[in-house]
Amino acid sequence: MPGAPDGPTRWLDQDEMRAWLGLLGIVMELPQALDRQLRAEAGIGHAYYSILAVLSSSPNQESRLRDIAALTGTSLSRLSHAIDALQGKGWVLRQPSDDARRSTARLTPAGAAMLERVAPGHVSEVRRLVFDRLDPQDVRHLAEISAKLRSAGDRADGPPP
Amino acid sequence: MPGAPDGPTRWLDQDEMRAWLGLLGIVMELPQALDRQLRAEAGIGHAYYSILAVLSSSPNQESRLRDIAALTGTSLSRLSHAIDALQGKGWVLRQPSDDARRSTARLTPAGAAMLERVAPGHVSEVRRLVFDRLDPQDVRHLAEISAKLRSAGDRADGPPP
DNA sequence: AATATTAACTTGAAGTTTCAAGTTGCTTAT
DNA sequence: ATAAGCAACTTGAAACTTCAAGTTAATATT
Repeated sequence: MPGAPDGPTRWLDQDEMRAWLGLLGIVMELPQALDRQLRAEAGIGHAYYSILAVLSSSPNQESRLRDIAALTGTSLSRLSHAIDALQGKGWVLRQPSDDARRSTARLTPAGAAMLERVAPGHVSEVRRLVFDRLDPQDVRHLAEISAKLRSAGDRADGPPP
Repeated sequence: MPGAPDGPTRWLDQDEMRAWLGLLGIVMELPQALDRQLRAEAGIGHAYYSILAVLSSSPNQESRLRDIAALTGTSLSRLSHAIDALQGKGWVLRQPSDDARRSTARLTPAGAAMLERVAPGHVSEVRRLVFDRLDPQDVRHLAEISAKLRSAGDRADGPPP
């Protein structure tokens, strides 16, 4: 009995429904907006951009795939495909990992250069879409709420109990 | 000069960064969690589910594609492909629109039946992921914030200036 | 009354993500 | 020391989304 709640279904009340539709709106439209801007500037979407951003602030501009996956919230499979694509563009390189089994990804100079080029535009887009519309209180509330929702879904690849 | 901000880049401060990373986390993980549950119960993701949900609460269980697109926040192209798929599953039917050019989509009895079957599980998942973790104040804040962010990105298909 | 424009889609190809099924090289227990 | 088990990926196919380029029918222009 997978999805059946115990008692009779408790539907969303009016306040909850307003919040839910609002949240859904954000969750559908924000990524699209970010993707549009980045794709116009850099030719990649936000998911790929995040990968580069993570690498860029990693110790040696490099990191193990598992770690990137954890930080960006994607599955290893998705990451692996993404690294293929980014490598094709010359922005990332796979490296036969120093430590153990399998590889590490490293940001190339070209990748770092392109990040430097588009980061300012990206930040200003984030301001335009989000922070220009919120006052400091909203920002605090948003941080609190998102902390409470964190780890909402359990991993896509993660271990089954 | 597409993405270049006017002055020197104004990066995110610490509070903004916390809120931004939190928001990104939500925006990446919530859809995945919703998709997983719905795909297990119904064999479709949340985007497709929303289409059926919109139809189900429309006047004649039917609606013009443009209206569905507006309500679900997707492009017409995406919708058109989605309707193909949903029609293939027997949950939706295209109808040569009564009024003007092109079609309307209508929920089939099978579609309505499956919605009734999975809706309770879906709502309880939404509670588990979101509302069980928030108090009434958070819910109000969330509604306020999402209202402020609304219409953040301008349409994907929309008219260029 | 032609013609141009626009709105509402449809279509196909290319790119991205998911899912299931491999590999491969550490660990750990036997 | 050897076999099981596991962790960290890789791979390929199918599903989904985006993008650019059509259609087609209403509407507005001349």
